[in-house]
Amino acid sequence: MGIAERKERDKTERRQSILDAAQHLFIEQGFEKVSMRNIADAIEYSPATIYLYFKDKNELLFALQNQAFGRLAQEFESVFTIQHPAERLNAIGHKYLAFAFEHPELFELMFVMNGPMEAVQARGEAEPWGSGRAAFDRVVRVMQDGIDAGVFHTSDAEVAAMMVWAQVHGLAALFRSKRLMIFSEARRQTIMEEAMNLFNQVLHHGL
Amino acid sequence: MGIAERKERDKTERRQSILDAAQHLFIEQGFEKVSMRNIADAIEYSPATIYLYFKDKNELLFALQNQAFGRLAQEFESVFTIQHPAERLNAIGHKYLAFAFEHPELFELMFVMNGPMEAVQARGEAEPWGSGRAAFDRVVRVMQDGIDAGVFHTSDAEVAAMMVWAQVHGLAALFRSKRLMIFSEARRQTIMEEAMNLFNQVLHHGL
DNA sequence: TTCATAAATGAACACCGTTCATTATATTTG
DNA sequence: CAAATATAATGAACGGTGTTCATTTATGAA
Repeated sequence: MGIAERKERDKTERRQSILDAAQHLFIEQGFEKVSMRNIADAIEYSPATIYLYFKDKNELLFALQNQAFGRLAQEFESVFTIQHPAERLNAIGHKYLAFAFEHPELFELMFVMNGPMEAVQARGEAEPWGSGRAAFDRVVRVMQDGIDAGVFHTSDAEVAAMMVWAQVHGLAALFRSKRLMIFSEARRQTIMEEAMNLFNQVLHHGL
Repeated sequence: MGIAERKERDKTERRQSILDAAQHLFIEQGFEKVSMRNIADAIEYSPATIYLYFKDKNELLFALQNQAFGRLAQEFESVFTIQHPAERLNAIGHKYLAFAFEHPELFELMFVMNGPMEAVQARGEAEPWGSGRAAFDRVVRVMQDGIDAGVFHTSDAEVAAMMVWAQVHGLAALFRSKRLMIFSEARRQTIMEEAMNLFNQVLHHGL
C-alpha cells in the first residue's frame, strides 16, 4: 500500500504549502491581503482547490494560528532558564511584547482576529483551542513557581497569570490598534516601557 | 439668507440620520452587517448618496466612534462623585468593563477596529483623536488626584493611568476576542472578576 | 418659465468567500 | 494495453463588499 501512503504524504505536503504561502502573505503583505484568491495565486492553483484541503477560510486561519502559537510557546519556553521568579515573569512579559512588535500580523491572527476562534467554535470540541491553553499554561507555571518559592503572595496562580496576561496584552493590543495615537510618536514607545516598569514595581511594593 | 441656513441644517440632519442608522445597525446586527449598502437601505437612499456626506466608510466609522466616546466619557464623568481615590479608580475601571460588556459592538468600534484610526491618520491633523484623549484624560485625572492625596505613590500620573488602562483593556479585549475560551464558560466570568480584584489588591500591597 | 445649481442615483469596476458541474489526471480493473 | 473508475483540479457563477462617475432629478434664482 505504498501508493496510498504517498498520496497521504502528498496531501499533507500540499496542505502545508498552502499554509506556508498564506503565512508568507500574512507577514509580507498584511492580513488584508490574505485572500483565498491571493493564496491560490501564490501556489499557482485555483482558489477552489484550497477548499479541498480546508473547509473554509476560518479553518485555514485556525491552522495558521496554531503554527504561530507554536512559535510563541517556543519563545516562552526559553525563559525557564532564568532562576528568579520575578525576573522570569518580567522576561515572559517582554517576550510577549517583543512578539507583538516583531510579528504584528501574527499577533493580530493569534489574539485579535475573529476568524480563527469562529473555527474553534464551529468545531465544538470538548477541549477547544489547545495551542492557546498551552501558551497560557506557561505563564501559570511561572506564577506557580513564584508562589511556591514564596516570592508572590497569592493563592491562585491562574488568576495571577490572568492578571499579568491582561496587563501585557492590554499594552500590546492598544499599541497595535493604534489607540496610543493620543500620545506623540516619541511618547508612545516610552510610555509603554514606563507602564511595564511601573507594573513590575507595583507587583513588588504596591502603588 | 434663510434658505442657505436651512440647507445647512438639512445637510447636518441628513448626516446625522446616516450616523443614527449606522449606529442602529451596529448595535442591533453587529459590525459585520454595517455595510454602505445596508446603511443606505435603512435610510432609503442610494449607497452613492452616503458619499456626499462622508468621504469614505472610515470617515463614517470615525464619526460614529466619536459619538460612542461621548457616551463613555459621560460614564467616566459620573465616578467623580466618589471621594476616595482608590474607590474612584476601581469605579472607573468597572465602568470601562461594563461598557465593553453592555455595548460589545461599540467597544469594538472604539478600541479594536482599524477603520476609524485609518481615518484619523488620513486626516493628518496636529491634534488627532481628541475623543480618545478626552476619555483617557479622565483616567489621568483620577490618578493625579490620588497622587496629590498621597494615596498613590508614584510621580507620573499619565504612566500610572496607562498601566491601569492596559490592565482593564486587556481583560475586556481578551474576553471580546474570545481568547478566554481556554477557560470553561463558568470560569470565564469569575476569573475576570478575580483578576480585577487581585489587581486592586496588588495596587495596595503588591503581589 | 427658463436657467443654473445642487442633490441623488444607476450602473459599473474590482475585489471578496464559496459552491458545483465539468474537465483533466491518475489508478485500478478487465 | 484499453477501458472503467476514482481522485484532483478548475472555470464559472452567486451574492456580497467599497467606491466612482456620468447621468438624471429636484430645487432655488433670474
